[in-house]
Order: sequence, then C-alpha cells, then structure tokens
Amino acid sequence: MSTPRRRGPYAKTAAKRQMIIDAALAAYAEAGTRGASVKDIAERVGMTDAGVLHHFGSREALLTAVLEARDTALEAAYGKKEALWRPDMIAQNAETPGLSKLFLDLAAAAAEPDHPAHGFFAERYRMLRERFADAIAEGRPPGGVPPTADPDAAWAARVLIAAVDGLQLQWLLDPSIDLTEDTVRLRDLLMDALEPVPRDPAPRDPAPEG
Amino acid sequence: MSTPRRRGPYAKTAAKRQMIIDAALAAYAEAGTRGASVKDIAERVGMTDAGVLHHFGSREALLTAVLEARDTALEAAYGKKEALWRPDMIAQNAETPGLSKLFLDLAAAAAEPDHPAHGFFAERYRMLRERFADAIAEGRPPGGVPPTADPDAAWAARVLIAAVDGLQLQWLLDPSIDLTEDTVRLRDLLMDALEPVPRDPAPRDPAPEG
DNA sequence: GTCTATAGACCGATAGAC
DNA sequence: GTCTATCGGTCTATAGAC
Repeated sequence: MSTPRRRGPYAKTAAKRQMIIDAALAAYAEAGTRGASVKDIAERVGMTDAGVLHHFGSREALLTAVLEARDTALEAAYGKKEALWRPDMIAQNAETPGLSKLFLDLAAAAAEPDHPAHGFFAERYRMLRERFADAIAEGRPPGGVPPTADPDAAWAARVLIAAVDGLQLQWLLDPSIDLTEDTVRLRDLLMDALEPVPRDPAPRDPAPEG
Repeated sequence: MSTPRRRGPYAKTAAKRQMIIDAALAAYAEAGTRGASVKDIAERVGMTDAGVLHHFGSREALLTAVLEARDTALEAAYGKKEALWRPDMIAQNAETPGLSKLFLDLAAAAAEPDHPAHGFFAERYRMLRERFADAIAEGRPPGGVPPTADPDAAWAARVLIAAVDGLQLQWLLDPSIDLTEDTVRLRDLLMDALEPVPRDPAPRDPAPEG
C-alpha cells in the first residue's frame, strides 16, 4: 500500500507531510485546540512553525489534511461504501481520541461561507448523504442498484448523519454515552420505518421491468 | 418584562450588558466568528475592547452570555417545558441568523474539558435530555407526570437533540435543507416507535402496582 | 526543494490612569 | 465605568541559508 521511496524529493516530502499530519492529530488528542498551535505541532516533528507551514500553507489547510487523510485511510481499508456505514467504523471514526474534537472544531469553523475548508465539508456531506441514502434505500449496508431520488431515504440519511455528529458532541461533553449503540439503534429504526412490510411477498403485480 | 431603572448603577450596567450582548449576536450574524472579535463588538456599542471585557471578563464569557440570554428569553416567552419542544421554536432558535453558528462554534470549543463554558454546556445538555425524555415518555408535548428513568425515552431524547444539532451543521453548509420539517418528522417517528400499540386497551393483566 | 530566521498584523487579556 | 497602554501569543509573509 505504501510507497516508501519514489523519485527522490517526492517520497521525502510525502513522508514528512504524513509525519506532520500524525503529529497534528496527536497534539489534538493530547491537549485539544489550544495545545495544537502550529508551533506545538512543529516541535513534535523537530521543526519550526514556518517549516510546517511550508508544506501546508496554513493551519486550517493542515487540519483539513488530517481529516482528508483519515477519510482516505478508512476508504482504502474498508471500501468506499462500507467505510462510513458499519457500526464498528462509526465507533472507530468517532472514538479515535482527538478526531471527534478536531472534526467538530473544523466543521464549526468551516460553516462560515468564506472559510477555506467550506468546500471540503459541503462536498463531504453531500457525498455522505448520497451514500447513506443509497444504502438505506436498498435496505441493507453494501451497495448494488442506486435507487436515487428517494425522498424518504434522503431524509433518513440526513437525520442519521446529523445524529452521529450531534451524539459526538454530547459524548465529548459526557463520555458515558454509548455512541455506537445509540447510532445503530436509530439506523435500524429508520430502515424499518422506510420498509414497513418488507417480508410480504405481494403476488406479482403488472410492474414495469418486472 | 424589563425593569428599565432600578438602583442607580445597576440598571445602567444591566442595560449596557444587554446592549453588548445584542451587538455580539449582530456581529456574529453579519460576519461570523472572524467579524466578531471583542474589538468589533466594542465598536458597535461605541466602546473599546477593554471596556467590553470589563463587563464580561473574557470573550468566551460574553459569547456564553449571549446563549444564556437566548435560552432565558425563550423560556420566559413560552414556558420551560415547551420552549425547546415546539416545532416553531426549534426553527426560530435555529434560524436566527448568527445563533446557529455561534452555538456551534462555542459548543465545539466547550467540548474541551477545561474550557470555561464546559460546565454550562454539559449542564444544558443534561437538562435538555431530561426535559425531552419526560415529554417523550408522556407521549405528548406539555408536561405532567415525569416517568423518569425510562431508558427508551432517554435514548430518543439523546438522538432527537443530536439530530437537531447535526442538522444545523448541515443546514449551515447547505441552506436548502428544511430544518424544521426534518426534525418534526424524526420526533414523530420516535414517539410512534416508543408507543407501539397505544390504542390497544389490553385487558387488565395482574400487573404489579396495576 | 526544504527549512530557518525575522518581522508584521491581529487578537485577547491585564494594569493603571482618569 | 471606561480608556490608554502594553504584554504574550498566534498566524502569515518574506528573505535567505542549506
């Protein structure tokens, strides 16, 4: 999966970028936003703050890269469709120490229309809603035929994604909450509600494409 | 409602505090976090930043006061139980221009355990969950007998509150989402799910305490 | 290409004068 | 109660060393 050495400078740069990304997440996990200034992150990899900014341009761009790297790693490990759907993935994504906090901070900031990460988050949620809606419309996790434009499934997708985010906030404020259990229960309720009588064979109607 | 003049200095201070609170919300609504520095807010009321901080101690305390004032005003206008329950209240609270953004920013920051507003938010959510759980357990909005410690109602309360918060984030990123409609639909689904067969008289079993 | 050193702008917070 | 002045800290931009 990893390509430790390619053409000279590139490999070095990519490795350094990854080191900085890891350091940023570690800083966030250990000390939160205030302990994750560019200077703090730079010290973890033995550089100056200006050196770090040479690779990412700005603090916000660096933090966005952390989230992008996380999404990419999850998709590579579990597949694009399943990565954000399975209960253990929901938990892993949420309970990685600093990640929930970083996500929440950055999402709040990016809600501003002219924030540099606004596009990243808007697109991420658009894509998430699409994938969730497809999976919900099919009635089961893995993907097959996309019955897009199902308004009920679209609603369920919005609500389920929203609940995952909101529960993360409550969990950060009160860690006694069981994030995964609450989420899975809602997912199951939504899927049942959208398929009221799935186990009724229904004698063949003259359906098109039947 | 208002007490324009009490004992000399007090009334003046309270009025000034309210002016600053209003200015802070207006600044947030018009220009977001970056346009709501202490200095920006101070200029709106014809003061310097130090003058504003004299009244609130810190920027975070000022912003927390904005949210507290909002909660207090809603409760005074609609009653404690109903204020956070009625669909139009959900919408009003969420769609007041800068309020959603301010709430999200501050909640994200306050998720840090040592943040000055951490206690305020932790307590606010504890109280919200309690009220929602009571209302859900009763099966209808206004309050009566609190059948507390109903784990199903507690779960529904967590999930509904989480969805409201998460939908606000999605709405900020994509204003085409109908916050109120999505929320009410989930509320109704949850209440139906927790009262599976409410209209079944069920001939009296020898239930304990029955 | 990679990184350091330096300097500027802004912010929140504090101390002391009026 | 409010202002001026100032401090420490953060992000950003630029010049230049390696």
